[in-house]
Amino acid sequence: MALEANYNSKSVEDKWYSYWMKHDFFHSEIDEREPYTIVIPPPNVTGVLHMGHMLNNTIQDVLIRRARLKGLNACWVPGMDHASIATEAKVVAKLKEDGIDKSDLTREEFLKHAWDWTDEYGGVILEQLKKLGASCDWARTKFTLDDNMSQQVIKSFVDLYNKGLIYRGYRMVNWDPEAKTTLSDEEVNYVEKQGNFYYISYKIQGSDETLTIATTRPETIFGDTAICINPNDDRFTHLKGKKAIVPICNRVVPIIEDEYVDVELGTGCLKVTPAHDINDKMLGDKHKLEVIDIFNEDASLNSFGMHYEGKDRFVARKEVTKELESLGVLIKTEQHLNKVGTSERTKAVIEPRLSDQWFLKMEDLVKPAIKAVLEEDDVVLHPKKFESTYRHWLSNIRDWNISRQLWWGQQIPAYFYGDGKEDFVVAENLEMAVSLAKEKTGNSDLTSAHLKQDPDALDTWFSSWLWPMSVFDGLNNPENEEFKYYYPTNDLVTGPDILFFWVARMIIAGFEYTGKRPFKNVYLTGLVRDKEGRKMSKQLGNSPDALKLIEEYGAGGVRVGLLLSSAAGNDLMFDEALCQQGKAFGNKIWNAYKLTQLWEVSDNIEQPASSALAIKWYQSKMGETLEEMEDHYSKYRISDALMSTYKLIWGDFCSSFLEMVKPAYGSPIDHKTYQQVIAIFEDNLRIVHPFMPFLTEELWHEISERSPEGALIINHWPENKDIDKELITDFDFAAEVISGIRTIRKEKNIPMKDAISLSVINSESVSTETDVIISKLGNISEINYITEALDGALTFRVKSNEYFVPMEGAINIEEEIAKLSEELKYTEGFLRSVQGKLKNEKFVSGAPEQVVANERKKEADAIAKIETIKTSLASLK
RNA sequence: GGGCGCUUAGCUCAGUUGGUUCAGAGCACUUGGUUUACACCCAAGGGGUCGGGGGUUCGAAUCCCUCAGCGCCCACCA
Repeated sequence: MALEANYNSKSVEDKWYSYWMKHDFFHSEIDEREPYTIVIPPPNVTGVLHMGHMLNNTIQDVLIRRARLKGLNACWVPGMDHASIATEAKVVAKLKEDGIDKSDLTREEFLKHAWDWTDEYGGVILEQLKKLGASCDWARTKFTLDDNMSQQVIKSFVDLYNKGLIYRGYRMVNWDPEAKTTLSDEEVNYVEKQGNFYYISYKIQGSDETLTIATTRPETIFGDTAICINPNDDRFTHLKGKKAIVPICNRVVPIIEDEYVDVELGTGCLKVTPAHDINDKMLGDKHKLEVIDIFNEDASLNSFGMHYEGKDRFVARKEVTKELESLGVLIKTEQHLNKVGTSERTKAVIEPRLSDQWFLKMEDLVKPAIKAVLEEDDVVLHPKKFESTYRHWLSNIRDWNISRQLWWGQQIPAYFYGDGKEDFVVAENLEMAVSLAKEKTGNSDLTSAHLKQDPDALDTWFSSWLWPMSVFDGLNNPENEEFKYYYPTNDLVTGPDILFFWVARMIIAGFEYTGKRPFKNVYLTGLVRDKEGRKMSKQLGNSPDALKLIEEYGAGGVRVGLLLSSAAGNDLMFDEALCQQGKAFGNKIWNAYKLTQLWEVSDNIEQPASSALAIKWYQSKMGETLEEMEDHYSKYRISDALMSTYKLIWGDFCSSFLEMVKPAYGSPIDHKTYQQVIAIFEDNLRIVHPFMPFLTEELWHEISERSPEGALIINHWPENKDIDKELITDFDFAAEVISGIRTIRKEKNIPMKDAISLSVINSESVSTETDVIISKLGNISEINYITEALDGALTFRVKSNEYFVPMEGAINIEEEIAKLSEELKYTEGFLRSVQGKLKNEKFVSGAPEQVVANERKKEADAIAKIETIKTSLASLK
């Protein structure tokens, strides 16, 4: 059947994806082969495919497909993350639309809604990944909130608690008043905001004196429990031991001294609000100050806010300012740029808040993770530069707040039997909790009815940090065969933005639970930006619709487009033109195949010498490229591996090789050459397959009818080739000669179809083997070897070889002389610089022999070339 | 404030230990092409004092110092 004029991705992609699925080619089972495992960075269940996912998953698919071709037992485990904050926020919003308030629901009711939402809207992203061609082992799909997965999370919590690593603490945490939950430090972004410095004067008790403090948050004066001055600050020495009166609420607070206060900043006088500022909390602890929390959960003021009770903090700020002004205690306001912590998810301004939370001690846990990456290269980050960031974070790590005031997630397995701080037990389930509680209290009458489970859920990352283990049930059952076979995994591909959230923590968990790394290599991709370098975001609307791109350019086009300029760790400036380039590449391959199918194949002709030689050359060339690719892949330079392939196929195969073996118009091709070309084409498909899986599978089956066992996806990587370096050098030389001929043809308007003759003074003693190629690609009727310059001919030089194209009459003597003079001048200049170097005693004695020998060769070449040019000039004149 | 990194052709980037193949690639650009696979094409070509300055060296894109610009991470000031 005749092939379509151009490659049409639409009619091909779905077909082959179903075919691969139908034959279970993505599925991996334990066998005698070496495993190659990747666990997907589980996208949020709320997620929709965006450019970052496409890049990330394309890279994973390239790695997994290549591993499959290399004969490894490739297993790519897909899944999703329950993303507690993001999902809960979505569900709350959805309920609100339906007129339901979360606070009116019980936990069970809410969770029912959340699961309904998940079933209905969640997981689209996995379907979208299929469009991209992702060859995940779908039978292994996991969700971090699956029973089995949750069980493992709970188990690890109990385990870490029993090891004394998890504790409960009353700490200052980052409070998101919108989501009404705690955030980890990593989930807080500091954003520059224009604010004010308010200068407020406080009366000194028992005197007419006042002192002025500067604050950015006047509404927090209700929580003031001290004024702090620097003991070394002479301006305030007289206030030592006195008390100040807080305006509006007229609270009398002590004036304390601490060197923490910066004399330069503000007025050198600080109001201390231990409940609402981390540093103030530190001062409060040190000086045993009272702690007054003035906010409700939603950051509106509580009763301590007096007549501002119930008002939002920002509203209160304005109104308090007004009142202070009317009281005459607001001295002035100044503009002040400061960085405000905001929630990564809800964008709400974070409120530092004291509360009971669960923490994981990190200090000892991180030790093996530091060693593995920084000392032993047991886990390798690509690119290496991220190791310093990694070191910095791990060596300054703080305890991890793992509790969240949410319902969507694993509920903390702590069961309270009383109101005391220590009146709880930690157990895997209620039943075990009861027996533990009985033991702890000595009260044998205690029943489950007396126990109340902590309402909070665990941080999402507290489940995903187990991911490489939990997907293989490694915590429930560490001795299971699959876990032993697939773990540790090989490569992890993810963005540097979650290096701490996730990557580092997986390494920590891996060592804690298995004593082994969770993966060998971490490939950190860059951010996908638009071509102006801006981050892609919904607000800017600069993020292209991933599925539309696939529709327009084909999955292969998009994959190639994304990979073309994405060095590991570097941001990628995405431009649709790259997809166009990717699509064009696919089309090029398609048409190359089409060409071979237009040939008439004959058994009755011998293989021409040119074809035999061309085949030998291309094999060498491919062998060279295979080595190059191997090197690139080993360094995770996927973009470079693709570029090597691209140049080999487009340049060497299409532009050179096919032209060399192409039969003359109207003539058939010999059977042997045809067979060899097809075999070579198959090798090409093998190396392109990881990048363009659909197109290559399509052509693979176009070449011949194949059984499912013969499908390309499970075929094999090309074998190593014998590389004839000399032949490659000879062809490079020949290419320059051909280029010279083409230039002359172009300059003199000699059509390609008119054969011309060529004479050469072979000073370089170049092999004549490639003459057949030169003749064919230059349409040369004959090549004559001569020793004397030819009169009345156009000339060009390659190294010190001189070539003549006889062209009586068509030669413009003046032009030729000018051209030659120019070349002479340049070569003489070049010779002077080389000789300058060689005359330098220090160079000759100091530089390595090889370098000096090379300069001498350059000198000799230049002298020879100057000779030939001079001879030519003389003959022209 | 602390740390890391970047600056090479119009754009996106390679350039491993200083010296053959070092000034490169892809794209874009210019010019010329309906040769019967592909105009999503072919051929030829132009283009950079390697951010500025200084230093080490026989020799520097590469090593050192300095200045300028940009990016990221961490901490954070009331």
